[in-house]
Amino acid sequence: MPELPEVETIRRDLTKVILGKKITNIEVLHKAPVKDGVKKFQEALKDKVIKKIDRVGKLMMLELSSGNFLLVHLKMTGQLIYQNKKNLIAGGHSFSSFDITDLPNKYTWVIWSFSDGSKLYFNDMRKFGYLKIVDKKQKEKIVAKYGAEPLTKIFTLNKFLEILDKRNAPIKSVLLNQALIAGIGNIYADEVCFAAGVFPATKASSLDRAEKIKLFKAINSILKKAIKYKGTTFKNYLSAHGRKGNFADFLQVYGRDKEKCFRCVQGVIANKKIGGRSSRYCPVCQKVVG
DNA sequence: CGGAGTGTTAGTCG
DNA sequence: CCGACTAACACTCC
Repeated sequence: MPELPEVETIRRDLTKVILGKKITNIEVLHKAPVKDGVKKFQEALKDKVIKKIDRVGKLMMLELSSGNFLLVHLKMTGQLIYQNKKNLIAGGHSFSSFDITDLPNKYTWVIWSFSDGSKLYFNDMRKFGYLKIVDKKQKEKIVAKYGAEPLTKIFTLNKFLEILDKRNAPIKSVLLNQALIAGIGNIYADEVCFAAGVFPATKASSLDRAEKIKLFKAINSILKKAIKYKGTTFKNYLSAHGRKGNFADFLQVYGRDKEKCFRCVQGVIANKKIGGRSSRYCPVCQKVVG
């Protein structure tokens, strides 16, 4: 579910509330997402203080006082939700699957307790997400596999042009390729192509310079705006405070299948598989090349 | 009611 | 190296 703006929102939220806190207890309700073996995982976290929270692409990295890192990948449906003591809800029955006022729920797999009584819940309906403890070297190796991080000084226009160079895959697939550009997922890839007026199946290498510049600008402006609005909640993304993101109000193509294009007011938003992923675009104003 | 589709990505195969 | 395709899982939608 969460892409760069959503993970960044969670990172910022969590930084405000758990930095400097000591983990006193680690409850593993389901071992599937825990990649280290439950006992090892708990030992690595017990009595450690959260020193810093970083992010690369859609991966969150919590630095521990031991010098190790807790990696958290939310994949499609993962959630990290923080609850402090005064808001703690006494256990009871579950309402809907995503009712965060009643944690833990049936998709809560791990609960961390902090010394001040607050708790952090890892929920993941589809169990694709993972939690992994790594040392600094292993962390750096994983970070090195990621491509350029948008909204940082690494991600310059020249870098972007270089990434697109000689790529015969559809531009959308390039945008989604985490080893080339970190953090863009299906929603933002479609939104970026729309904003740039580029048909998402166009081969990256066959785009002209003006289109590439438009794409570069769209990546920066859309991700920045999405972070400002705390991400997009389409189904089950929630911030660390259990709140929805508001960028859904600004989506131009995602979730607008068969609706009229906001820009040309002629086209009807189409949905076609491109690079194996459902892709929304306006067949009228997203230029088809070649 | 059954099958297709879902915001991710690691792994396989050609 | 590159790109296409699939599985992992549980739920919703048509």
